[in-house]
Amino acid sequence: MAKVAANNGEKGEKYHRILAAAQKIFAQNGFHNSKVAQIAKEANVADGTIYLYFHNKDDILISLFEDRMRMLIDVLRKELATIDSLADKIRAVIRLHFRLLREDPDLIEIITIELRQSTMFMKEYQNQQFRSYLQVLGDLLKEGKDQGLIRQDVSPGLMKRALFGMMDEISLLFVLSHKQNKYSIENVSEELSEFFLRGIWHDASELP
Amino acid sequence: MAKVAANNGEKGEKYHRILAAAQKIFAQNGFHNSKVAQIAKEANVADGTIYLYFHNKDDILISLFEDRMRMLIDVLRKELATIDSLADKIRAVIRLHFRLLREDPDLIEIITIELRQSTMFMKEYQNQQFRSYLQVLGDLLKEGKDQGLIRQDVSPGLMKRALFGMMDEISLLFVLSHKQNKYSIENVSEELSEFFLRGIWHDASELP
Amino acid sequence: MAKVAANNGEKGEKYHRILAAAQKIFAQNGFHNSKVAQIAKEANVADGTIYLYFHNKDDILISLFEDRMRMLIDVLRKELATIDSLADKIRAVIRLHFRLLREDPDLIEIITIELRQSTMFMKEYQNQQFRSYLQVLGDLLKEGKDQGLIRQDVSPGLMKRALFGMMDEISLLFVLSHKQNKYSIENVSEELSEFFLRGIWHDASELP
Amino acid sequence: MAKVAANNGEKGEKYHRILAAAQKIFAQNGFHNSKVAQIAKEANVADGTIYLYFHNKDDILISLFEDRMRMLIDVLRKELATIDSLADKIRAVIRLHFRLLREDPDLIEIITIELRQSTMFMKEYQNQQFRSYLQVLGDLLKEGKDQGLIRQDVSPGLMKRALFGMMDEISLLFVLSHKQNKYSIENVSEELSEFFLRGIWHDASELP
DNA sequence: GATGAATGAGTATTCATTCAT
DNA sequence: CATGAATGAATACTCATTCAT
Repeated sequence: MAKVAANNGEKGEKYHRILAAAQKIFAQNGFHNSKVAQIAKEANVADGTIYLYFHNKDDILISLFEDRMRMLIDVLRKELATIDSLADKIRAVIRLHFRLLREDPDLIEIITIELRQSTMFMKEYQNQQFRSYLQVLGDLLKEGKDQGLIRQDVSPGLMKRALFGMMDEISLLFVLSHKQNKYSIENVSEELSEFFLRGIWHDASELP
Repeated sequence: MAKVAANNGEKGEKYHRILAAAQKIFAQNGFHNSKVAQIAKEANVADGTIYLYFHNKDDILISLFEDRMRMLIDVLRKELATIDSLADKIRAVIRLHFRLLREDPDLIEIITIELRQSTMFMKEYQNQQFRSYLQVLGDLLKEGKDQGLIRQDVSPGLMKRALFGMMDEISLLFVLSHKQNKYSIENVSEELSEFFLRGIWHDASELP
Repeated sequence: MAKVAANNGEKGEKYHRILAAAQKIFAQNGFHNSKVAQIAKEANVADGTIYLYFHNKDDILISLFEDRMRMLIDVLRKELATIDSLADKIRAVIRLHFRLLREDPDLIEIITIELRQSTMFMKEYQNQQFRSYLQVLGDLLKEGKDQGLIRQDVSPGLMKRALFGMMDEISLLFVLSHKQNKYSIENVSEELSEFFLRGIWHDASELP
Repeated sequence: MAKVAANNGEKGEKYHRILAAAQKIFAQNGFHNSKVAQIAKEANVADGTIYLYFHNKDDILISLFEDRMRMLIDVLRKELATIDSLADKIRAVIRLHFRLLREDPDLIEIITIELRQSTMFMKEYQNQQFRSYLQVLGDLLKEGKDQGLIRQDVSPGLMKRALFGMMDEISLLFVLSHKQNKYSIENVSEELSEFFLRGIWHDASELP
């Protein structure tokens, strides 16, 4: 299974060092309480260097999100390609989301909390990678409808968001409680999967 | 059906005038871009007066949220009391949430977006009214399990959050798109209800 | 003779305290090297207080200039009203300018040097008080032409600026040399007066 | 008549390319708003290359001024050598200054406005070329006094500055109004000449 | 000589909060 | 209770200058 949060892409080493530092600092202090100088120090670069790679503080957050989402989508697509059953594909989507929660909790914290703190991100930015991620979910649902496995009155455009909302909110529960709660990530993943599949499936008794 | 967003409680008229002003300003500009002075002006009080009623800016947001959630819970409890069927009660929960989206979109915008912008709220505040709201949902689920209507392997503590996450995320879709999207609030409410009930129900074919 | 540099106008005491502090600091360090915090300290107010009275740093400089020019014009008008002879009026203009150089050298330094350092001032600001000051000079020249004392081919619009340019440049000489030069302010004033009057006079031999 | 603003002296081609670029950029944006990187780009050299030829940003401005003044003095001396009459020499000085205003307005803008923005230049730098330029004017005045053409109570040291101040201030008028004003450069030059000569001349009726 | 990526010192301005009236 | 003038801490960003290559 590929590691989700690792990117040594073509953008240069310092770029990624700054993103990694930002992820840590943002998760630690929140976006608005994180200082650019802190990120620079964590990344071992000068304050000004940040601005050679990013337009401003918002851009760091957005770039971070885009970069991580791109990786998430890559891994997701690769994993889905190895699975035949549609139900198992949906289970894999959910499992991957919660796997991230353990492997890279800082990232999930940023997605669930900090992301919404950037006004520019919420209201102006087009959020392309996020839409792509939702699209993967939506495509699975459409595929299921075409195969007659999922009820015809299910709207993929709505249910893909419902699925994300569920995962996001429950991730938030873990993030805020610092994982000190009664549910294990594995059980949560499984229970959510069964709930979601039953909710959309044509005939729940035939669920594999 | 009672009006959800109206409160002339015992806390005094200025208190509520400030909250109403804050709701408008926060929804307009976001929490971090709203100035206390703006709220004061909108409420027709002096800047300093705000601090006779609230500890600080965060406290305004939190109080706003608490106040509105209390009203929401009140209305919800009253409506639920008039309904016998458990499935219909759950449908009512969802319907009420989306009714708010039309009746008081500023409030929903604050819940879905701005609330998460207050660090104090997210990380330190205990969120009592929000827990109460979730509790109402959780109680319904427990009741359903006790009655054998809902599957025994459904965790109320998890599913109440899944439900809230779904509603919240889809509300966000409406808020961000300024209601310019292809789904009608009514249809969304109904589709979500059926999805959720099927997801948790013991035998979906017996759903009333 | 009225004191030139004193203003206790209707704008409030703090406003004028800040202007006086700015005049001192600007003259000492130059506009670009003066810090707003320095001015605040000199004026015995908090940094933020400055912004209750001025829009920004440029505005301080502009307001300072406007305020002082207004005073200068007031004094000039009053002195001119007591003089009958046109030649003596022109001599008074020049004498007043150089009197300022001794009474309030900081002010003259700001006019000759620092003022030109504010890009906004030089290129965008309309410079109303400065135009009024020049207007007083221009009116004297027109009056002289009408009376046949000044040559008909003298352009008041040009010569009023020539006069100001002369006075400004020679003031600069004093300011930069910290008054350590061979000319006395009185002699300079008188020599410039005679030069200027001869330059414009219809018949220099009839100069009173 | 020699072209004033062209110098391919012994300092190397890049040196002069940088000066030419600086003249353009400074005139366009003002000294303080011009970035060294902009000048480098305009000159088609790397940022660091600038510092192989100049100590710092101030030094660029000073060198630019010195270089242009040296050229101006050269041209002025050559033109004066071809003229016999003292009055005509003084007329030539003024005419040349305003000819520059048309031929190289960027240069005049830098002299009148931007030069004063460099603190180092104004307060510390000795301004050698500028003094030489003034010296040329002063020498003419002394010569006139010796010949009995100019009044004995004229101070050359003062009047050379008065002349420069007049020309500078009226140049400023043209520069700031982007030449959109009612005076033609030729007429201005002539009127100023006659005014100045009358102001200093022993017997204005004998002016050639 | 030439480059240009990296540096990091430096500062105007905002705005939540206070407190004398 | 109410006011609103005054406070002052806090910070993203720029850009002249350097120096390893």
